[in-house]
Amino acid sequence: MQTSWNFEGGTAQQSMSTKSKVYEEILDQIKHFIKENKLSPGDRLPSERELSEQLQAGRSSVREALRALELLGLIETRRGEGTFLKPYRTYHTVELLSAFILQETKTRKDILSCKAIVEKEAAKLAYSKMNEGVIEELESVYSNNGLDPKKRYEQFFIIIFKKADNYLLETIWKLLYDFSSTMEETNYYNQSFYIEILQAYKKKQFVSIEAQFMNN
Amino acid sequence: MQTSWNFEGGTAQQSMSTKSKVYEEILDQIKHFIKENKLSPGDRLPSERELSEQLQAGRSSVREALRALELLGLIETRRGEGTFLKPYRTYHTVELLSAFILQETKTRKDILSCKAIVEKEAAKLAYSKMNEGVIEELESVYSNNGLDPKKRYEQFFIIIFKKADNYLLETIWKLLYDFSSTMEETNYYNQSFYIEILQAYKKKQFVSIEAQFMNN
DNA sequence: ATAGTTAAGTGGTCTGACCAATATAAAGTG
DNA sequence: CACTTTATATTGGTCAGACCACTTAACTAT
Repeated sequence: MQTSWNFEGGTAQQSMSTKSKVYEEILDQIKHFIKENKLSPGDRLPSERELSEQLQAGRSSVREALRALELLGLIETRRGEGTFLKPYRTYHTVELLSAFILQETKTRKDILSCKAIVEKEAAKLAYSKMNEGVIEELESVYSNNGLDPKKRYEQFFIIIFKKADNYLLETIWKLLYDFSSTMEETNYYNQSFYIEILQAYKKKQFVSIEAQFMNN
Repeated sequence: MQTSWNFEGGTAQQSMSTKSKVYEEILDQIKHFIKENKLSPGDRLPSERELSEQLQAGRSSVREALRALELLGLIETRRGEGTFLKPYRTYHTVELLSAFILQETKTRKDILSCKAIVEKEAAKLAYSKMNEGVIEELESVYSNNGLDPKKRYEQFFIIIFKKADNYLLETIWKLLYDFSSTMEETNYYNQSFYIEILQAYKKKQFVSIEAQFMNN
């Protein structure tokens, strides 16, 4: 077991910094600690009690700081085991914030419009990386009559987003998709849409992709 | 003083929900409370002690939930006064995140690419609603040499997003903009970009808008 | 009426306690 | 010896109570 954690001296109570709250100060210290000890995802942090002792702060304050890190998706706490660094997931925050944004944006129009935009651009991003294999994949989804319209739509775009190779864009789409699913009277693309998109990919007609998406 | 807060009955301790931690449950309850009582920015929430009593949870657990809300920029706590709802702002979170996230080129690419997409589509959405007054507004921003590149860029697009009339898209943009601001070596559009966009608006050349945005 | 004082309320923090889940070491078992 | 079982220590999760610092409002003295 590791015993000496090599914290930079000084209490968290109140240093000269501008931080008015202890937990904010602790946040910095923990950040510094991670850097100093070169911790990587999966590594364990000192226990709450140890942190509170090393930083000369109450355990509750340490917990508030950890809670913040957890909310940001930077650490993971497992009862009985400890606190661990999580692999960087930049978009966890985006997800969180988006959840709030979407909750307040009741405008159905906005959501559908955004979703169409994202899908269109993904289709365009995927264009340059399109190859025979992927086109066949898309075609098999399209011609699979066992799928209901929603499933077909979903699987079709999942393939496209994978090729588009922009994880953030994909995350945004998923959020919009999930939210739009909860709305009544959701319309999916019709047959001709898929045909035209596939045509554009096959015959390498970049410009015609744009036309397939309705704006607003 | 308000005495009855009208919480949905039940302890926060553990409901049937999947939430394993009390503070997560409290988070939901508080959100529900805000909605139920129609609180708007500036309004005060019940005190920590009152919340802890009403929700039958420890004050520390309530605090962990409040800390989460604070981190998301949804509330503001003022010692001696109370806890207040804040108008939605992303900056706080972004600041915190940027302190932790090591700039990953892959991530940066995604963000910049998404931002360009959103800006482009906003410019296109704004197209149909463009008129003399707005164009003049844009032109005055462009020709204002007192502005540094960043401010010019920001103000230019704020006008465009206003005209684009999609609040969700605008919010996403602000988020991406904040993120990108924390990254070093941020590039802004150059002179010719603004000129071309203005030209497209003035001469009603819709198609040429697209060309002004780089699709890396 | 005004200024100064006091009391109550609120967030911020610490401490100590207990619970629940896990990991580790010790003892038992084949 | 290897394997299971049992006890113990460690860790996160939660609660309760106690201060402190700060703000506000009511009260008092001038």
